[in-house]
Amino acid sequence: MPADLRHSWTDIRDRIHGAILNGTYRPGDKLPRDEDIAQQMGCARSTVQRAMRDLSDAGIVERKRKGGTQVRADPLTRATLDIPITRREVEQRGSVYGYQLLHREIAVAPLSVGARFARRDPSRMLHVEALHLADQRPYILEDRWVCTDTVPEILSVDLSRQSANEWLVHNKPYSRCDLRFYAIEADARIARQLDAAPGAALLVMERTTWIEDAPITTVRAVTRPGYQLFTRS
Amino acid sequence: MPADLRHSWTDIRDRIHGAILNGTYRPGDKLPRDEDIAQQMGCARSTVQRAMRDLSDAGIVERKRKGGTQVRADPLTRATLDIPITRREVEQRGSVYGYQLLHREIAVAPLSVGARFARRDPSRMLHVEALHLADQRPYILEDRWVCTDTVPEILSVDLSRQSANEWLVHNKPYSRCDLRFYAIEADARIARQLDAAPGAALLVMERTTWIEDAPITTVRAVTRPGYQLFTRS
DNA sequence: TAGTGGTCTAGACCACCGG
DNA sequence: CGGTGGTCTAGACCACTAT
Repeated sequence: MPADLRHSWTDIRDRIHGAILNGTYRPGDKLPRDEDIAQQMGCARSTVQRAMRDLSDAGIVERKRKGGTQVRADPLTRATLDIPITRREVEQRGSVYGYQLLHREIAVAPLSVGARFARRDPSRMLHVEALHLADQRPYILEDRWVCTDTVPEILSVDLSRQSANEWLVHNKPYSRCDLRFYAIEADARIARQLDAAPGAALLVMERTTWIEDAPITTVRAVTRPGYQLFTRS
Repeated sequence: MPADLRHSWTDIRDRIHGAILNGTYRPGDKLPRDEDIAQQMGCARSTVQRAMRDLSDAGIVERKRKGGTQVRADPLTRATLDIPITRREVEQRGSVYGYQLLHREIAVAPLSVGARFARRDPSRMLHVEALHLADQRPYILEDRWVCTDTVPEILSVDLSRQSANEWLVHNKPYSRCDLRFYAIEADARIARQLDAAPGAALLVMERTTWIEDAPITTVRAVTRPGYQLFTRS
């Protein structure tokens, strides 16, 4: 057994990662099989396996049965985003959270909304517009459609007191979620509601959720000017 | 042993997740200890452990030694972003990739750039501006600063043929990466270079990387109008 | 088909932390 | 201090796939 006696999977991982960082193994290179690494490092194969899974999850190496392990030939940046419910996000900034229901109706969803659910047939849904506030100032403007077939209970919730965001997250967990981000120019209406200059560039988060193939809701959240999205550190 | 004979960790995970989805356990609720779940489901404790780690990584449950496992009281959306190098992103869209070096100089980095590295002392760095093209049309405009103390080799690379993006990713892997996203309005210069309307809303990706506390590079990538960022499905 | 990573087990011990 | 999750091991078997 080598002199180096550190056997924890994080140590193994760091040693392998180190060998990649210092150029011992370069993008596309093949690494030894787990068994050999285990023997060389003096640990069990399952410990190497644990380390390798971490590197694989991080997108640093690629593993294939029979094919072995290789350093990703096309390196990529993989990052994790945590998006809390808006109330909590505001409170964690140290601000006072506020909420305002702007509009509520039952309506036939436009095709653009149906498309987010990958559905062609338009259907009646609950349409809600609401404003989230931080320290009395507009923070996020949300435009939401809720599928009343999947979530009929939403119809009896008083959305003037509690945001649909909050009610759903505590009462209707989802099993799948699509996210997309892009930028828009504030039109006159959005500018007024977000207290922004007309034409201001705003970051938009679009989120659509399902439970087992059944659509739950889709939201377009327009953020206030200057809003930034960070990755989890 | 119970009649249900499915023992794989994904099955165990799905059964636990299912119990959360159907409301058996609600946000904040405590789950049984691993040992009990293992016995109830007829598998080894380490299999439950594997399933729980997955749910924990996904942000669905929280686990603490002695404290046990509970459904996250404040549910959040956790998503993973994969950001490939730009050439590959363009090619995967089925477009032809092009690249153009706009500007290259050695200069003292402005304070705003130093701040991204959490450094107060300004220093001389390599400053590069470049344009990535898809099918001959502007795709991403990048404004990059490379730390020549950490990566002196960059000075001898011909950046008119190969983007710094590409060279770095294949030659200088990083150990830490910060990402942020926001929207800006195109000023006259950006509008011209990206072939966008002045004032157009553009999504910006800012990325800063280190290797073991040593700064490597920081980039501000301004995307063309209409660019969208998706989560990994 | 053979070689590699992936899973599962049973058991031991460790590390953290709530009571 | 005791209870819980986290790790590590050795070994067996499985599943995918390159050759």
